[in-house]
Amino acid sequence: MGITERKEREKERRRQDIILAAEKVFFSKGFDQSTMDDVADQAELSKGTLYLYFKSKVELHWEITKKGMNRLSEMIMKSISIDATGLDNLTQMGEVFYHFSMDEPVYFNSLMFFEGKDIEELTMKSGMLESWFLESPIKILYEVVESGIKDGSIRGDLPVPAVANTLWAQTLGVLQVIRNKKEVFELLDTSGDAVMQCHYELLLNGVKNKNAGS
Amino acid sequence: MGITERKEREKERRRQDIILAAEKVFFSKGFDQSTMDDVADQAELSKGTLYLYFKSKVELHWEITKKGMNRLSEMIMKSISIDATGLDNLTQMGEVFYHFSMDEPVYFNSLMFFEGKDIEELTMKSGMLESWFLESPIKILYEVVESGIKDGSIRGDLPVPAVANTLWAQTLGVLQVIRNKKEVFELLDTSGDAVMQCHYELLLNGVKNKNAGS
DNA sequence: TATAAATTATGACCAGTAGTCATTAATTAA
DNA sequence: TTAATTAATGACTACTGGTCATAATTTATA
Repeated sequence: MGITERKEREKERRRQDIILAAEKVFFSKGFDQSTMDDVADQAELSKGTLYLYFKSKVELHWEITKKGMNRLSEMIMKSISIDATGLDNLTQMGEVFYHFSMDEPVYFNSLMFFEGKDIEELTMKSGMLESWFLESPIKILYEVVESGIKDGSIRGDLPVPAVANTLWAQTLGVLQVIRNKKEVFELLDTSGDAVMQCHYELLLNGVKNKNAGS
Repeated sequence: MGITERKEREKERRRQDIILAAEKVFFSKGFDQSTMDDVADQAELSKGTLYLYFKSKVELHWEITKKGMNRLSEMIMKSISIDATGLDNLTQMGEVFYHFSMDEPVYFNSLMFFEGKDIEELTMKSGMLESWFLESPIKILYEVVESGIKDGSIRGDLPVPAVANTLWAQTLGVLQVIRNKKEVFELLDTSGDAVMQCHYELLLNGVKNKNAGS
């Protein structure tokens, strides 16, 4: 009796097709400018059908954000090394994140969209809360910070979760400002690159273990 | 011939009345949930009239954000001291900003709304770009950082504008995450307070001049 | 004061869009 | 072959930011 299974597969496949269509649309017009009718056209389905597979436009958006987070996580994993110190890996992560924000602006925008929303609000519209942490690259940060404390390159006097979340939040803030305020930086006698540079200088200087024997 | 002047005054007064009405509505329902009809009702005017005084809903929102920024700037100015070191004043500023985000959530949300938008996009909808820097508390940061470098409490090897914008951006990021991810922090074994604490610890450690004679 | 001109206010209306639901089509079971 | 179940449709609703022809009010002119 493989009919149920086949139907299950077809359903999942259709779901993925819709996500791909949505991605195409969002990438070409941006999330706010894209309508569900656009997505329906692209998917060659009626709008009503979309709502059989997704509760809301936001849930569809969330699916794309998860893909972006996974891609970012992969890029980060590739860039860090088990042999390097935690502090060095932190530097690598920052580098990768910066490039990600530049090279994959739509994924990055998706990510920022959700970081800028109250999780509680969103949870109502789709069951996201549990999956949030699982998808977020922040869990890699936990491990990198922890390993950095172990190998002595990162100061160990602060709790790992607080440090990881702080670094994540600070970096998001900087990338957000760089993205949105490019045009203003000229008036302010600086530039996105300079701010990014400065951010990493302060950050690394802030977390590194000063007593470390090199 | 004081008629023109009187009319001018009345026009400005009406403008202010509308802003106050909008503030009331936004404070009670949040910006996204508030409609221009709500504001019109509250102001006891027709919706069309609102558009004689403001180009768009966003422009009205911007007016309220300016009030919030001014209030924050005042609070900061009160908290810093010409006698204190730049580093100490930085600490004060952070303290005040944190309280502001907690005590005036609607003003804070307004501020975050605009920090999260591309300035260029917004500039089209209302002439905000020039006024942005004038209103933003970031200009106080410039001065505090500069004074800290002069008095030797803050490291002087980085350009002031980059440092000021970095600190601003990092802090915004942290406050934003704390606001939106409160509910998640429990799952992550930390708390908003701990993250805030950690942020300031790292930040101050990052910018302080290590060669300073106490 | 009466009338014309200019200013200010109105609210019905429009356009755009997320989401719904009664109806239809396709698939599976009997 | 027919009934029952499942999937898909698209016309429709509700909502809302913004507009504009019309009306009310105020000021200037004769």
